This record gives sequence, C-alpha cells and structure tokens, in this order.
Amino acid sequence: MDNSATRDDPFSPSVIAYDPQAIERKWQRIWQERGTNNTDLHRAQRPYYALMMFPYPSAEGLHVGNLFAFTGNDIHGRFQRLMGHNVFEPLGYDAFGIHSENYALKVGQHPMDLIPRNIANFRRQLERSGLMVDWRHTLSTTEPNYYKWTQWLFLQLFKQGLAYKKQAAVNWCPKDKTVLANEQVVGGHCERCGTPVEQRLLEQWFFRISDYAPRLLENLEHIDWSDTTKTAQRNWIGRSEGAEISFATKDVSGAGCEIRVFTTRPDTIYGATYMVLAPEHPLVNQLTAAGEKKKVDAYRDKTKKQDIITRKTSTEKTGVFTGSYAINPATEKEIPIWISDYVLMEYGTGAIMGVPGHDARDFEFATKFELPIVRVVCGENESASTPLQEAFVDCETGTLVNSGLFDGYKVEAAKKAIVDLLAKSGSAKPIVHYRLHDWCISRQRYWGPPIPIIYCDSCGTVPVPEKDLPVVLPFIEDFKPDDSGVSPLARHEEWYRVACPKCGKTARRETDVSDTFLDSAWYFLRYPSVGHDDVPFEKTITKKWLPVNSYIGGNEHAVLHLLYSRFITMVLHDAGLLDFEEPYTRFRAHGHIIREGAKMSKTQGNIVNPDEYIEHWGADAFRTYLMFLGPYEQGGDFRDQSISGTRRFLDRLFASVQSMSSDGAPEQAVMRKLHQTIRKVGEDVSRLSYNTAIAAMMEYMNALRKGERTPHREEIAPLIPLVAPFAPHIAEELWEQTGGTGSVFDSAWPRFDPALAAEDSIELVVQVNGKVRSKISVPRDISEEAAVAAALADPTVSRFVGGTPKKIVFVPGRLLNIVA
RNA sequence: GCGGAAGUGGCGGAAUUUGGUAGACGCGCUGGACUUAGGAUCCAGUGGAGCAAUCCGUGGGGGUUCGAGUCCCCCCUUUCGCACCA
Repeated sequence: MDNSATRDDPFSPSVIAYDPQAIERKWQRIWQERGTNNTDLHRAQRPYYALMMFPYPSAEGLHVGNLFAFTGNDIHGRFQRLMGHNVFEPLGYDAFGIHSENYALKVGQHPMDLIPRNIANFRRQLERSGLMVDWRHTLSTTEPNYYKWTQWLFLQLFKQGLAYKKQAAVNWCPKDKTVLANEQVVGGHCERCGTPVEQRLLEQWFFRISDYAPRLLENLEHIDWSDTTKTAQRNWIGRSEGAEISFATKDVSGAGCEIRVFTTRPDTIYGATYMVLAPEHPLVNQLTAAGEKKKVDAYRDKTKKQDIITRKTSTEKTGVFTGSYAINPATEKEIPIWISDYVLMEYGTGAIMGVPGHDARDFEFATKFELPIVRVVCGENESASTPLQEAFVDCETGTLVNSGLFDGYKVEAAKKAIVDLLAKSGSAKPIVHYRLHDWCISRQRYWGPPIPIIYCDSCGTVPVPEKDLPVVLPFIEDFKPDDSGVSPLARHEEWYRVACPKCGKTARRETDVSDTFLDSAWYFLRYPSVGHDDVPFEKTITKKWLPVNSYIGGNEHAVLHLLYSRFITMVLHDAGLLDFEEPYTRFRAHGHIIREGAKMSKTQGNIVNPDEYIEHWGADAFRTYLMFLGPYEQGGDFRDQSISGTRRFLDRLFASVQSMSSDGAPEQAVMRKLHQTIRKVGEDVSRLSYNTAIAAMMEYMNALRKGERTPHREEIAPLIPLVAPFAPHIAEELWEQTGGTGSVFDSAWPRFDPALAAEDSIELVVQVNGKVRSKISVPRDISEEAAVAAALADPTVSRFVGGTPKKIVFVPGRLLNIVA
C-alpha cells in the first residue's frame, strides 16, 4: 500500500520523494509553534470572517461529509488570506441535544463523560486534516461559560415579551411513556418500540418568531445567499395574502356567535356550501347539537390519538357534521358546519369555508359527504352550467359566475371587490397570513441548557436574575426520560427547589431545557469573543468582525438554523445590542457526498472514515480529491479509486520543484499558459468552483511537463500559492524549498498579467453551414475578409462550400461560419 | 399535490458572464518503455460506426437560428425539500 512512488523512481534516483506523512506532521507542528493559523483579532487591518457550520461531535468521529464541508470553507478562507485579508476561521462543537443524549442512552454512558471524549477525537481528526482554524477561539455549546449566554439570550427575549408559554402538542409514545422528537417518529410509530404515537398537550415555551415574518422575508431580497436557500426560506415563511371573513351562526343554546375563517380566495365565497372546523377548535362544543354529540366526541377523540405525522400524511378525507348551520354572508343561505382533521388548528383561524368547486381538498370532501358543489368561476370556453369534474383552481383565466353582482368579474378584481363589499358590514377584512409558526423551544429532556425561569406561588413566573447565570445543568445519573412526561430534571428536587429571587420563598425551577437550535442560533457571535467571560460578545471585537463575511454549510439547515439565527440577530439588533440585523452577509450551501449512488449513512454501511485515507494518501491529496470529485455546491460521488489522481498530481508537483532549473529563461508559451491558469484558478476559487480550479492546475502541470522537459523556476514557483489553499502542507514545504520566507499564506496570490496571457495567434474555427470543417491558425485581430480568404484556401472548406457563399457569419477571434 | 435541482463516454464530471470547437481534468481501460516483477513511474491512445472520406452523437419529440448540451413548447426519468397551509 506504499504509494510514495518516486522513492524508487529509476529516472531520478537523486530526487527526494514526496512523503506527505512527514511533511504534514512537520508543518502542523510548525503552524502550532508559530501560531500561523491564529488571527490577531484586535490588530487585523482587513478582517474577514470565514464561518462554517459547526459539527455535532458524534461518537463515530468526523466523517468524510464533515471534512468535505470544512475543506471547502478552509480553501475559501486560505484564498482570502492570500488575497490580503486577515482571515478568522473558527470551529467549535454543537454538542447538546437529542442526538448525543440518545446515543449516550444507547451505549449506557453519561453524556458528560461521552462528549469530552468525542470532542477530543474530533479535534485530533480536524488537526490532521490541515484546517486553518484558530483553536484559541473554539467553543462547545455544552460548556457552562457558553450556555450561560444561551440562557442570557432567553432572558433578553423574555424581557422583550418575545418569550411566552402556552399549551402545545407533542409526540408521545404511550409504551415508552416519553416525549419524542419529530425525527424519532417513523411513519407514525415510535422509532424504538414501534408503538403508534399519540399527541399530548404540554405547557411549553415559545419565541415570537412569527412577529418577525415580514422582516425575515423582506431582508432576503438584500442578502447574498444561494438561491435555493432563499427559496426554501420564502416557502417556509409562507406569505399568503387573503381575507378573514366572519360567518354568523347560533350555538346550541340559541345565542349568536361567529366563525372566522381565513381564505386566499374570497372571490369564491358564493360557492361556499359548507364550513369546516378543526376538531380541536374551541367552538366545537358550543356548536354540536345534542343528537350529534356522540359522533362528534368520538371523532375528536380519534383524531387526538393520531400523531402529528400520520395526520399530515393520510389522504382519505374524514369528518362529521355538528348539527349546526352558519349563514354565508354573500348568498345569505344556511350552510352546514362540519369538523374534519383536514383543517388544521395551527393555520389561519382553524376554520375554513368549504368551496368544493374551486379547491381540490374541499372537492374531495364534498364528494365524499355528498355536499353541494357549485361553480362560481369558469375558465375560457366554459359557462356557468359547465359541469365540474374536478375543482377549477386557475386564477389567471377565471371569470366569476353565479356570484350575484360580481358575475363577469375576473378573479383578481373580484377578490378585492368582494372583500370591500363585505368589509362595509364588518364581516370581512383583508389580511396577510404567514405559515411560519412560533418557535417552540422547550424540550422535556436532560441534555440541554436549563431554561432560566423560576415559578413562585406568590410572584408567578420569575426570570433567573442575570447575575445568577448560568443555571448549571446538574450531573444526574438517571437522565433517561420517564413516564411523567416532563424533563428528568423534574425528578431532582434538590436541583429544582430554589428560593424565589423576588420574595425568597421556596419556589421551583423550570425543569425543561431549551432546543439545540437556540445554542446554534448565536454561536457565530461568540467565537470572536471567546475568552471574554463577562459578556456574551465583546463590543469592539463584534463591531470589527461581524457580520460574518462568508458562511458555508449544508442546505439541510436552509430553514430552521438559518432562520433562527437571523431572528435572534434581529432581536439583538432591536434591543440595541448589535448594529446589524442580518448575521451572514454571504451564504453558500455545499452539496453532499454520496457513495456508490447512495447517501452515506451508517445503516447503508458506506460511511467513510477519513483517518485511513489521510493515513494512506496524505491530507493534502485527500482534501484535493474531495474538492475535485464534483462541484462543491452540488457534492458528488466518492470513489476510492479516484484519489490516486490527485495524489499523482501532487507527486508531479513535488518532483517538478525538485528538478526545476533556474538557468536561462522560461518558455514563452508556458508562461502564457501560466498566466491563463492564474486567472482561471482565481476566478474559479472565488466562486467556489473548486473542481474546475484543480482541473486547470492539472492542465498546467501537464503542459509544464510535456515532452519530459525540465521546468524553469519561474514557470513553477507561482503554482505554489495557487495549490496552497487546497494542499497547504505541500505548499508550505515547497515554498520553503524554493527559498520563501515565513508561511506561504503570508505571501500573496500571484499577480495575473493580461499581457503575458494574451495569445497573438488564435485557432479560428471554420464552419460550413454550422458544421465544423476546419480550424485555422490566424492572427488574433484578423479581419473578416482575410479570415474568409484564409478559410477558403483550406481544401476541406472549399470542397464543402462549392460555389459562392450565401452568407458569412464572423465572430471575431472565435469562429467563422460560411453558409453555402 | 406544491416547490427546487438535474438527465452529457465504461465512471466522476467540463463546456463561466453573452447560443459559437461537445466530452476539459481525473478515474478506468488499451498498447508501449523501464523492469526479476508491476498494483510504481514514464510515453502514446481512448464517445460510437467506418480502411478511409465521412456520418452519427448531450433522456425523448417538436420548434427558433447561419449555428442549440445551452433558448421556447410538449413528454419521460431521477433526485432533494415541504407536505391537507385554506
């Protein structure tokens, strides 16, 4: 398995072989001794914050997907440094959360023992991979001096009225008697025991992120992010313009009441032939007639037992009639009120008007329960009497019919006119609705930061005073969730029993911990300020280094993590604590590595541990391979076999430097190619097109060695900083060998000289009728006439042209097309 | 169902801004050199058919154009998000 091939090279027996293991060890030691990767945050002239999403330190260790992500960011950071920036590239650990906790439960160990070991292993692996990380600024979300400020953050939101408590549904496994996270529910069943999961209502803490929905949406216009990520956020925020309309009804006692619905199609109100309430809607009891009560209760009971996930995925419509009727404010007719689980309490008002003619779901429901279906919009070539085979939902072409005064209106005009009319009687108002829900941050678990709240019988809900932070997560042996449905911390009276900070009477701590996403919502603010233990983020440093210049991470966090950290940043901005409101100026999503056509996963058994590859090929070759296997923003297929290609490239680079000569002058054609390469690599690296940058360097290497020539020093030396971001160790070694002082990363990216790159003669493509027939070498600025003459002198071209050309298409410097 | 992305040699993938040489670069494969040996290194070749001239080729079918992988219309497939959002 020894690939240090040049060791026995018969062609150059005197040449030193490329030994990546020795070189990498050497430079990692030197970097550490000299502090090469450290950034002087105070003195930096041109700060550049290159952030990557921090990993969750799993027990399995770093996997190749992590390394793919980090390497891409590292290359960006190292490139920016060569471009003259003071680059800060920190890395830490997102170590709280259900992942760690479940794993600890599985292996029967305590997360407080497990996590430090995992972090140590990650650190070892990360250092071997040659990242330019300033380890003086590392952090873990599980350290009390980090989560102290996570708790502080909660208090800021609480102070501003952005944190509140309400009842909400959670997934509950009746056999394991525990709360489950959504990802622990597989097809409506408990991941562990297979029991169908139920909904259970618990009091939980929420953040009012939905108040920020318009701003979170609006700002997307101004930030430089991957389009896919912005689209995902827009869809998640889910802005809908529509109207809230009131339907009058009477409850079973005869008292008048109203049902409010949200609709994006007020124009279809004449076609509303029934109403539906969500089963848990508060008006259901009042509206249920005595005769229907049994059926309604049974239905509500049944839907309650379904977990959130099955309810969302089942398609067959179900529902029951309440026995009551409401008045359609447009037609003034009585319409029946039903309940069904296809209407969600969480969205809109938890009630809808059923318009079966123009909504696919309502059509299905009305068909099943034989409710009247009325056409109120028709398309082109249709009339009011054209039968509806399915719901007609097209807004573009639709014209209103069967709609009283509004017949003949186009859909968009009708929306406005109908709402205006109904508004006069107070039964409708225009409204913008967002899909974004408030953020539930309570977790009935152990492995997280305790929520800093104290409940006092006299004073009520009291925030923990800031001076008492952190509320330390105690070491408890039995951290397993149990049948109480509350956090394991609730079993530890000595922990939760506390004096009320206001009145001093015995009170009780909140025993839930907060969501992991809260830990990661602000970590980018902490990195530069690590070491400042008295503040969450130090003012001067924060002003200098934030917002983040470049953020790279996986698109699986396109919505939750990225949205939450934007929200937190806005909140801190509004509180006057930050002078920016968007945390990441530029965000790029990297792709994912697959292996043999399948996503890497433990169950597939195709996980790649980078250790053995780095051991075998060297970190430089491995890094370069990861960046070469596909476009960084798309990912690609990992193949063991292909790594040899990038290793061979480094072997040749190393050998070329060993054999280079300083005598005479460099070859002009090679220098031209060099400058073309400098330009291309620079352009490609800055737009994260790493695979093509590497290809360009390989191409140059081929040109350099063509015909077994001895490369000239001036031909090869500029290549060293070019490869440096990809293969930093070999670059340092060669920089030193070629007489460079200090680190190659404190040198500069080679200057591109357009004059040297310019070709004086070009290969002009000659087409006849659009088909390539020849390529002729001509001066770069050749005129059309001269080009045609030269082309016609070519026997193949003249043969295809025959007589006089009908038309000439000339693209100067590129192509000539003769239409015969 | 909605939204996004993508279909190019045996394989991973190139072809940027503006339609202009399809297959860069790498793996693999074939032949050769050096060698006791080659799974090392170096050299040459490598989309398909054909002796050749040449023809055919970017998921399928139409179209626009002097010229289409690229633009337009229809269809098929894969893949990733969200998923009864009114």
